[in-house]
Order: sequence, then structure tokens, then C-alpha cells
Amino acid sequence: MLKDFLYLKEKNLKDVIELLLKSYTSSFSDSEQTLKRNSLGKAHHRLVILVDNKPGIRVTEILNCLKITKQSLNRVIQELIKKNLITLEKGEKDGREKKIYLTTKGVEFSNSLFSSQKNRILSAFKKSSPDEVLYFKNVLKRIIE
Amino acid sequence: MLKDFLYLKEKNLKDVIELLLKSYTSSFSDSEQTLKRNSLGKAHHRLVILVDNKPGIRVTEILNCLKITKQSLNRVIQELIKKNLITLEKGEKDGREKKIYLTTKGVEFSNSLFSSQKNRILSAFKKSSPDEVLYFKNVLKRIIE
DNA sequence: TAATATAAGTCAATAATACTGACTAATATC
DNA sequence: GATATTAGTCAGTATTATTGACTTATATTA
Repeated sequence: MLKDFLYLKEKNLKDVIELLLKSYTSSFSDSEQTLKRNSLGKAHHRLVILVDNKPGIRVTEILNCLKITKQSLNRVIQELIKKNLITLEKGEKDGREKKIYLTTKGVEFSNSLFSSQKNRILSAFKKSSPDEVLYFKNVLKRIIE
Repeated sequence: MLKDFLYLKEKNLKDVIELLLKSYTSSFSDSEQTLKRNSLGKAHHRLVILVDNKPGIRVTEILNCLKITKQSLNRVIQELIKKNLITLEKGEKDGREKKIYLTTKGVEFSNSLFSSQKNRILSAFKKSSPDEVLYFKNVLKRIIE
């Protein structure tokens, strides 16, 4: 039976849920000061990360990722546009779509957020082998699917 | 130079930050319905997970984990006490401490939250080898440190 | 023992984030 | 032309979290 494998036991799964909570909370609290300096919050941070990793990302995709309502997302988008950190472009193929991009200022902002977060990941990776990091990412991806 | 190792390159670190965001968001959105049925929110969920994984956990430790203020945490604690899901016990060694435990009803609640989350982790693990899962957990732990 | 530090709780006001529900507008697809 | 999809909007409300100023109880230490 599958459950005979220790790593599939419920206790191990519960541990992982806690680890996901803690790793998310700690990595994203690292950028608190950077956000505050720019009068922005965690919601803006999450959006910027998605746009930075996928320039031209559409609103619907962000809604699926962040599991929030479009009304909630729209507030965040408008605030980032006002601060000249992102821009919207009409989709070429599908004119209904709006594609989101970081402005030059937005890229700078994203980088300053990243620099406050990266040391945590970097020092974890330095304690790990390339294989460990590879496997780590693979499993994370499978959790997201 | 360390950066010559691909897995330590900035792009890879950025990817991981996004993966942490997505894996957290998706795993914790799984329990939305269960929370709603019990008229509770994500804040209660996070607390219950910490208490379940470490019965007798102290308030200060939770504050460090969740990075919220004690005023904010206290609201959540009081609401869970009112619903008879957790209890507080005075610390034996240090009388200032309050240790938090799940009640019988709280354990049931935690299990129902867990059951709405575990399938995602389980199916990711079934696609992974025991080694991959082990390495995955190791790296996650190093990120939290 | 007195002073200080720590752990926790409390009150009040406010901010940030998100939700529901009910719509509109533009464009695509059938 | 009818229907579906993508996005935006308005209004009201709920949840979560914050700041700041305290109190209480207990522990540590000078």
C-alpha cells in the first residue's frame, strides 16, 4: 500500500503544509521595509512578482494565481499604475485582453524587493547541493499544478 | 565564483520566490470552503496549523512565525476560544507563558482543514521519489531558518 | 529587595486587503 | 445574431492587520 512509504504518511504531509506556510511568511516578510518606503503593501508585492516573472501576464491569469476577486486585484493594479510602476497594453491577438508590464521604474522597484528577499534563498541554496535545489523546485512545481 | 553555479543565479532565486508564493497560495486556497462552513478565515487556519504541529506552542513563537502584531493575533485566539477549538494553559516553569492547545473539537477541525489540503501535497509526492521529497523538505527548512 | 525585563492582554482608532452583488463595455466565438 | 469571455466599475461590507498607549503578572538580575 502506498501509505507504507513513510514520505506519504499524513504526518509528513502535515509537516509540509506547515513548512509552506513558514517559508512563504518568512520570505515575504523580508521585504516589509522596502514596501513601506514605497507606501505599498504585500498585495502589490505579489502582483509585481508575477509581472516580473511573466511580462505581459493577463489579468485572468493573475486572478487564478492569487485567488482573489477582480475587484480586489483592480485596486492593486490601479495603485501601481498611479505610481508609474506598471503599464497595461491591449492584447494583439485578442483585443479584450490587457497585458501587464513593469515600467522602468517598476523593474527597479521589483529589483529592490528582490534584493531584500534573495539572501534568504541564496543562503539556503548555498547549504544545499545542486541536486537538492533541483529536486526542491521540481516538487514545488508539482504542488502548484 | 559562486554565481557560476547556475542554481545560485539570480533568475533561479527569483523563480523560487514565485514558486513559494504560488505553492502557498494554492495549498491554502484549498481549504476555503471548510473555513467558510465554520465561519472562520485564513488567519484562524494559520494559527490552527501551528498549534496542531506544536501543541503547547506559546504566543511569542506564533508572533514570530506569522509576523503579525499581538493585537491581531489576540483577536484570532479569542475567536477560536469562543468556538471551543483551542484552550490556553499557564506555563509550568514560567508562569507568564500561556501555552496553546487544540481541544477535541479543535483537532477535528484541524483534520478537516488538513483533509482539504492533503490531496494536493500527496499527489505531488506520488509523482516524486522519496529522495526528491526528502531534499525538498530539507531546502524548505533551510529557507525558514 | 528594588529595578528591570519579558510574556501576555487590552482599548481605541485606523489602514490594508478582500469580499459580495450588480452592473457595463468591448471583443471573440459559435 | 446570440452567447461567451475578458476586463472594468460602483457600492457596501467583512476580515485581517496596524499603530500607540497602556495594564498585569511573573521572572531575572543588580
